[in-house]
Amino acid sequence: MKDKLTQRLLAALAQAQTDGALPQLTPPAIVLERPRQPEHGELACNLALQLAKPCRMNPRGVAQAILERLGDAGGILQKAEIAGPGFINFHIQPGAWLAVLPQILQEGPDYGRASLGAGKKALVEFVSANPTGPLHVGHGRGAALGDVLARLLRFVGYEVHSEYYINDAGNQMATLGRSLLVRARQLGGSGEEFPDNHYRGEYMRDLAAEYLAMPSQAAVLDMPPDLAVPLAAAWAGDKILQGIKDDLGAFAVGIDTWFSERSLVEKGAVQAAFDELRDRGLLYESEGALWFKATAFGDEKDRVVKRGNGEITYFASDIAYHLDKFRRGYGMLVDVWGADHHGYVPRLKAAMSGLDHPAQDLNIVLVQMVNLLRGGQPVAMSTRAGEFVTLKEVVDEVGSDSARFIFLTRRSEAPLDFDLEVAKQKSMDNPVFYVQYAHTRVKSVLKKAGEAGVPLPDPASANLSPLVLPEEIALARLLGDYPEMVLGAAQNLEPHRVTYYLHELAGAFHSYYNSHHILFEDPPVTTARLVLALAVGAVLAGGLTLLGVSAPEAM
RNA sequence: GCGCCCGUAGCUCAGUGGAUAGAGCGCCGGACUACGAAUCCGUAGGCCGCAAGUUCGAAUCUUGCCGGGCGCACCA
Repeated sequence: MKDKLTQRLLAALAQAQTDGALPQLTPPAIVLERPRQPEHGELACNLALQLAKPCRMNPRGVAQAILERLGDAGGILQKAEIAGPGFINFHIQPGAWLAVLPQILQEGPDYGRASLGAGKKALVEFVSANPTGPLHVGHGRGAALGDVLARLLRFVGYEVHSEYYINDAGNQMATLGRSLLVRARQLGGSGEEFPDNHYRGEYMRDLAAEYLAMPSQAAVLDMPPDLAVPLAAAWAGDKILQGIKDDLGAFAVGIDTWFSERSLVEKGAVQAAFDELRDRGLLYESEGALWFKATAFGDEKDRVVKRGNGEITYFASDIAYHLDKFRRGYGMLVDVWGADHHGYVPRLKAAMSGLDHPAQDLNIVLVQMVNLLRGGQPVAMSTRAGEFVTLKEVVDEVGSDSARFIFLTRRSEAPLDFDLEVAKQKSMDNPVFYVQYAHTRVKSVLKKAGEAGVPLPDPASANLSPLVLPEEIALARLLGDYPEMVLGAAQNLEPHRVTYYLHELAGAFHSYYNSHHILFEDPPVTTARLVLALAVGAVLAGGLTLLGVSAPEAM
């Protein structure tokens, strides 16, 4: 609808210029908005306000010149009027909104698909937690966000892959190995203290017990630390990573590539990145360390890439890693990070800029913490003691659908309250059930229609003119908004727009359903309303699919 | 001290420079003898943290304050 009207407006504007009623100017982007006040029509345009100044005319005069040449815009306009300071308000023929219904039913799951990405390759990296312990709820939020971002970008035309970066090269792996060995020796009765700053979670005891149970591995305990620690670390890391893969799988999160930091180091990628930076004069030595000139690209201080003791920093391998992503042909990178890493953003962008990859090609989405509640009361979690609620526990308790949807009900930068009791409820309090219930209602109507022998309409030829109620036109308008909403969510990397939209659509349908009957009306009315209900069901299903949430037939 | 994020109804939060700022929860009061009441309808509730500025127009952009969170490593 907006597209149609935009075309007509541009044509009318051009005509006005040819006629000499308006000066020759390149027109601004046409912005059509939904006014809040019904008396202001269904769409409004500020074109005349924008043109008034460059044309040196008063806005209402500009509007008049355009309107005179717009006519009824090919039959879609009921009336158009100039209002306020110079808004043009459009009253659309109610029936014109209904044209989207057969389109939705014809396109089905593809309704809303776009070609914004034009096949450009995009890589979405998320979670990327160290394989030193199971994923917790915070990781779950990042996982839901990253997974849906990947789905959204794919839907609007990018070639998308998802990736998990495994931090398996740093000294935290050695810490993991030592943690396992100490726990194993304790089980053997060594009576030693558990060292500070090691992984003291309960899962380490379980791992240690499993480790000891394997005779071939138990021999490692007698080896000197230099040999034992890497072996123990590798074993524990693999074990924990497998658990992470299982947990993400149960959470309907698909990861295309598991990318090992160690592999990057081993193939010399970090050295290669150093060489490139050095060639550009962006590295220098000072105080025994090697520094990157981050200040040359907007960071507030220069950053160490190789320490005085010869070890590379995490930052160094991250430069190599992101360079590798670009080298693999991805023109758009999306990283999902915990918000506590936000101070790290400028330096990575600086490094990429220094290597000729514009900062805007590296999109970093920051995700805030999750406050876990049960019945309104905070659930105690202590990372220090290694006691946290895992993603698996949450998914097991409330289900993947509920957890995913609720994780996406807030902007990622805003902290999220996640109440386990609410997430389990089957009521209005729980937005995912509210939306899924709307979908099952559509399915239920169809089932009933089948039982009652009511024929299903052919969307292509059905007569929709019986749809005259304001609620019906409003539903059609809302359905027509879906493609634009999806595009906006993808462009701005904001999946929460989808959850909000679905909640609104579900609400509009629930309300309609409660006050009007779809079946058992005059046959032409029933036919038309079935088309509307089918379209609502299709869009609800499409939106839920984008979120990786099921659209059940019955609940 | 410096930087980033946030400040919108009692609570949790939407709101890509537009007209009289929205939703859910909570409170109170209503609606099933036809498609699922896991729903719906109604009432009440606001100096959009404060103050300047930008312009036809600001919750939105700029600056300065106030308040909260998080960062400020040769950790990851």
